[in-house]
Amino acid sequence: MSKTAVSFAFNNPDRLSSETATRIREVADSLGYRPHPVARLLTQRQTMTLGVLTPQALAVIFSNPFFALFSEGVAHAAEDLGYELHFISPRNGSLALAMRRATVDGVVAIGLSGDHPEVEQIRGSGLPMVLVDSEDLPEHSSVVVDDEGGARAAAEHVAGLGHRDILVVAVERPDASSAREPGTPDGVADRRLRGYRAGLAASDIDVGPEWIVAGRASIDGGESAFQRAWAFGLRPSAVLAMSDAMAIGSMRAARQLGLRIPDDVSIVGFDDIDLAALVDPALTTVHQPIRQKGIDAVRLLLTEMELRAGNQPEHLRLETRLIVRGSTGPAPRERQEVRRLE
Amino acid sequence: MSKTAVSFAFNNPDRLSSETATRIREVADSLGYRPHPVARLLTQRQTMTLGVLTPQALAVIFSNPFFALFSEGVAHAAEDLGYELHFISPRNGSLALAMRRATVDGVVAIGLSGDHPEVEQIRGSGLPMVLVDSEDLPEHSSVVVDDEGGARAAAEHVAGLGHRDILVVAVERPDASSAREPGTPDGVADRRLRGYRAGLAASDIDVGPEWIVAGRASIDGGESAFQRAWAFGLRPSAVLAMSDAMAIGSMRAARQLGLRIPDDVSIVGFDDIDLAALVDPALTTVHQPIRQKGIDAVRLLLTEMELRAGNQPEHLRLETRLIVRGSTGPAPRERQEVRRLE
DNA sequence: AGGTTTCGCTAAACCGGTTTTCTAAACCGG
DNA sequence: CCGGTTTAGAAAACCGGTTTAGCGAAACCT
Repeated sequence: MSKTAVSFAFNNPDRLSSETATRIREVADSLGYRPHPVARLLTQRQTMTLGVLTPQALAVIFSNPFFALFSEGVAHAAEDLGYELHFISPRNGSLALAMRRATVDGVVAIGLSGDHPEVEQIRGSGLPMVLVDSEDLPEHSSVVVDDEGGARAAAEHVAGLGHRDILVVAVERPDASSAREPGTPDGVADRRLRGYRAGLAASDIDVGPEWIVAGRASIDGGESAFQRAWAFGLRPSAVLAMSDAMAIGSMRAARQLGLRIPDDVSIVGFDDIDLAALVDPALTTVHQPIRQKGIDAVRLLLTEMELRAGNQPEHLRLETRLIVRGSTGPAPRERQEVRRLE
Repeated sequence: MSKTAVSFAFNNPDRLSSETATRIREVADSLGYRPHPVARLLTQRQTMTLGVLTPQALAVIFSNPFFALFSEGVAHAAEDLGYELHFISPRNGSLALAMRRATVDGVVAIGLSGDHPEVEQIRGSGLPMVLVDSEDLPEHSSVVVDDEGGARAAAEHVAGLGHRDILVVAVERPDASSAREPGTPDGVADRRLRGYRAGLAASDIDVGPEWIVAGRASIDGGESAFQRAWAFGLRPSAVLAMSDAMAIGSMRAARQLGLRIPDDVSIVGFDDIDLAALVDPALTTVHQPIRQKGIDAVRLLLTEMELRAGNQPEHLRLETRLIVRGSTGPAPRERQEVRRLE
């Protein structure tokens, strides 16, 4: 049998007598033969695989509930369309290298900011790409959420409750040189900080630099951030945390110091991951449609892949909203008194 | 320039004058050219990618903290060794088809039981493969945990606290025909149930079939399972749940019925995901080294890939252990009285 | 100066399939 | 019985690289 016949038997059985086709497949089965998947990709010119580009190592990604939820959205949309998923993380520290090697038809890049050291190389790869949580590459479509608006709502909420001494727990910028460090993409922290500032400024509250502490975007990171602030002598009555994990860590730290929540300290998170509603007291937080971001990103990516030439990139901005739960309450009375006397 | 020269410029610059090599790369850059990743795979005969075979859809996988933690382990080990990750889930409902098409060097199969309808085809694919949570394909290496022992310890714990009316909240078998259904792999539920039975039998407690309720392995699944049992008229003083998520769901359902935990109802989970320590009261549960399973699976897979011929498969069994936290306590007094009177 | 290395690059084979083109035999109606 | 059409399968081109073998020119050696 010629290899043509074998190929037909697998992909185009109509071009063979049904008898020969079955015979070929039987022989193939008994020999344990399968068409080499890579070779067929070469001619088919598409892999039916989408890449998820993450600036951090996969081991970090998967331990982050935020990414899990985002991936769920991406997976949902991709699977519906028959695409598989391939995760692209820095290879030997280089994202651009990993991307060059990636056998995918398109890429969803999460948190790829314009000041990433390799952004130019990534840009030049020619692969269809959609950015999530960044709009820094305007030639590519993007999906962002209203970080600033959400943060402002959070800040206005605590200001409205009478809080004046407000600690901002920020996610630290992942050090670009050590890709293994966790953290939230760069621009996000900036936008949220701007939102906090705007929301507090409306009540004439200014956030001094010592009232901003940063840490890894994890429960432990939030815990130690709060502890550092306390040790520094700060006595916040409210905490604005840039991630739910950090908010929960701050809650834990506050409890260990004997503070009650929300009686002594109010705490607001960001993201609204599943966990936020499960802790006690349930966390007041800014909801963002994480899963939906993944779905929309894939949708935009497929548009970009289809109309390869001269298509207008689309820039999507999804809403955030404050969800008030049990972790925030009025500022303690005596503190308001103290302030008044000062 | 010949394409040979271009190839050398990228992979083997020493064979070109350094001047030509840089020139070629510059031109390539300016033209936005990158070597076709698929074509190079074809000659290199390895993809440097490992597959993670999951019997359920990816959208389901990523919403499951258990899988997230397992993937974290796999990713950690794979990345250290320079491998990337490709998730293989049923394609058009067929796992075997997805696997035939997968461009990977080896596969970690999670929860692939011997009675999976396509197991024979998967078996015949010839790809190096390691099984996790199943030992049904003895020719492949495997990693399992002592489910039965852990379940027995959990059962002995509640029996020792004086509980007699014990509800088992089981993970339902995912329907093989509809791969989109969530749930825990088949064999696992059986093993855990055996363990529960053994542990309770030691205290002469028999679990009747009406005391076993099944549901999806999620918080919602656990919640509705407990509600169903209650509506059926069962009044358990303790719950043995086969997953932490279901345990937490049962906690929620019990609370809504006005029951206190652990005063009125004790609850035990399984897995010891992060969340288990964070809920209030903290969940008593059976710890299993989920992350380690992923790491070990990759390690075994690489051995299997290296010594392709005539190697002995290795079968690893990791320990489980009961972690007693706040969700379990002594059986309510009055109920013990009632029993004594009967 | 003549022969041997080394250097810098290219031609050709190969990876393992798919797809297009082609050929030989079977089939068909008149 | 004959020319034209189907049909079954094979041959060849192609996908886009890598790798081996080869070749001419320059450099090296005695």
